[in-house]
Amino acid sequence: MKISTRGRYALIIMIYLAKNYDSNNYITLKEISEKENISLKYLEKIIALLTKAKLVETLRGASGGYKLNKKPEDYSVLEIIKASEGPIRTVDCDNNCDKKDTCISKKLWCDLDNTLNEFFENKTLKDLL
Amino acid sequence: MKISTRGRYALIIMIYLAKNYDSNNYITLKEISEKENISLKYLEKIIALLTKAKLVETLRGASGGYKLNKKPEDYSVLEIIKASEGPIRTVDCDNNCDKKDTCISKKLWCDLDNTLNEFFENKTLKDLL
DNA sequence: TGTAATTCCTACCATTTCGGTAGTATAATA
DNA sequence: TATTATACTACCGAAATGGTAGGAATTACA
Repeated sequence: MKISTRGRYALIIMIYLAKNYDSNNYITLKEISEKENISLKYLEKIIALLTKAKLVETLRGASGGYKLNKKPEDYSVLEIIKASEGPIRTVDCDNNCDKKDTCISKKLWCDLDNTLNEFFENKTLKDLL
Repeated sequence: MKISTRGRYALIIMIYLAKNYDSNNYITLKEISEKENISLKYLEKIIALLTKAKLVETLRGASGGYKLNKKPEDYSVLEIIKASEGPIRTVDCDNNCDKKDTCISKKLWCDLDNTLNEFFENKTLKDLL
């Protein structure tokens, strides 16, 4: 039951960009890396996930970088977690399980996933600032 | 954000014992292993955690086995999860973090842990039957 | 009293995930 | 065209996951 550094750092990146939302500038990873004291190379890999999920806008080359493409209040924490860590599925038992129909704890895990989804859905990037 | 098989199987074991609570008999792991189709050896390792946490009573030797030591309604799912997976701490950032005082997402993770603890606390073994 | 049944304990092991690092290619700008 | 930045790909050590294996200790029962 851990949020990995991928999710944590992804959120740190997004919060950083959110803080700079008003300036409308592209922010470099180098800056974030230095300010937050996290390896640049590792951040590159994490933000690639956010880019792929189209959560950030990027510009390559000199004076390039990253910025949000919508307002901080329009990002739910859920979409950031999902982009970086994948969908929330707290157990791995799939539909191939031979007792999926009689499984007594299935409802529990289902409820758990729903609770978590709701928890993250109801929080926006702006709420965190 | 996964519940490992340790937690899942621990719950399966406890549910199985709860079903047999009224008989007051010791149940062998062999029986559980066969009925639930999980390796005996692996179950041994998992139930050792439950034994250590004093969640079950054991008897060694022939016609030995395991049984609950209190009523199913007196077990919260939380104590079973804790015994098998350890305490719920969704992030690993500890108090040594150099920016623990200014960390903007600290509250989020704290809230998350509380939400999870509450979720599992409010469910008893009996509720699952 | 011997034997079968059962838990308890320790060691091992293959695979995957985690948390990165490194190098190079590509693009944009000044 | 030199510089600055992202994009992509490959690699890597350490830890966790999900087991397996073997034997020792303990108990019930015939």
